[in-house]
Amino acid sequence: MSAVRLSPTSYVVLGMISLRGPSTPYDLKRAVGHSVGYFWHFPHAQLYSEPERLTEAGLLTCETEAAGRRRKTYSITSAGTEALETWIASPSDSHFQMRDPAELKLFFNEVGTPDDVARLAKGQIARHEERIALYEGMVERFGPEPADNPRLITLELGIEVEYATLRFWRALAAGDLAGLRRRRTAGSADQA
Amino acid sequence: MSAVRLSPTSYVVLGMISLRGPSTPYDLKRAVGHSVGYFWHFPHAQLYSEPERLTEAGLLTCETEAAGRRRKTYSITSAGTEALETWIASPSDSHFQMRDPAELKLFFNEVGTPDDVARLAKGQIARHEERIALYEGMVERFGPEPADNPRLITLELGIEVEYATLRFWRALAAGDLAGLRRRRTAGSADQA
DNA sequence: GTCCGGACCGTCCGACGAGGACGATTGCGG
DNA sequence: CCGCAATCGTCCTCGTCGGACGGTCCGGAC
Repeated sequence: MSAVRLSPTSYVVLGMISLRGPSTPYDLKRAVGHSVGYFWHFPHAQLYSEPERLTEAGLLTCETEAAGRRRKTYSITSAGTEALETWIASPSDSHFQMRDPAELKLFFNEVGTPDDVARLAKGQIARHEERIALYEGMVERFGPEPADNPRLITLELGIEVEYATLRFWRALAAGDLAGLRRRRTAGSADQA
Repeated sequence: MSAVRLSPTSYVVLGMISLRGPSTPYDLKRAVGHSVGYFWHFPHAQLYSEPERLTEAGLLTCETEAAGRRRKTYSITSAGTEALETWIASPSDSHFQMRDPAELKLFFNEVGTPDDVARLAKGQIARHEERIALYEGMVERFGPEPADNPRLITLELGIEVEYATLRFWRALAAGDLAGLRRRRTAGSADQA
């Protein structure tokens, strides 16, 4: 019941249990795997250690099953729900972070050869096309209207970002970054 | 001279020293602060510990200044240059990661109120507009043609992504995600 | 039924990252 | 010559990472 620092990961656990009801770490692992895990990755071991921490903090309760597999089911407490709601309502401390090794390689491209950049771009184009196909597939499976399902809203952000990066790498491969800028300013003119 | 695992951070250090020449950790801190630091953040302490690791691995050499402030200047070795070039040329292990607490909050928005979402969106719009202004300013300062300066290419990616997220939050605030989809498919039609 | 292989599930550990606290150094203004 | 703020470096604690490893369960072969 001591004070602990709650990290974004903590809130993923709290949020998942809040949405799904009582869950075992393995349940969480699967649920995370095909949802929030796409844009906020972390190792599965944390889904075992983090609930423990949260239980100590009084935000979850733990029930151990007697049977063979020592399985623990966690439920959210009212304190946990409150903590989650407070966090959601709080102004964003938002430390937006986009970490892409490919972006780093591009940044240091002076050290390499033009060929390297071309290959990098090609790889990235393929990767992001794949991702887009995956996400679009998910949208279709769950109904095309994003308003239908609040959890799909986040997916729209993912798709939008994937398209942006794809456009960038394509422009880079085509040697036409100026065209990218042009399309950008033209496209956002009706918004600004 | 032992084998160490090289993380992306390691390559940031190697790359920076390779671009700038011999540097002290503090030099790196400043250089990183207004370049690669924008899209790949890490605490300054690592700019002191990481070069040490790399020196042990034989990728850097270290020269300690005798004077008052115990200042260390690191230079890259040929092994270091080689490691860097190999990494740049290697196919991307790319684990693209976009971590945005705001995105998490959005994902769990069912737990909160519609008001929360509206406030979140408003905050994010402001944040990303700020970022865009900052980046556009950098572009203007360094010359508008991205091809001018290879290090500005990466900046273009940052800008493109910022615009994408901005479009998303604006659409969300306007309750018009469908419009976002429409514009997207229309815009990429000429590419696919 | 028992044995075996593969899928399922949980824990551990060693290395690394995060980031704030704190201490030392410098040089500038008084 | 002193004090104070800016500059610079180190440390410490906790969290994260991710892979290795070890149990548990279930279905099929015999």
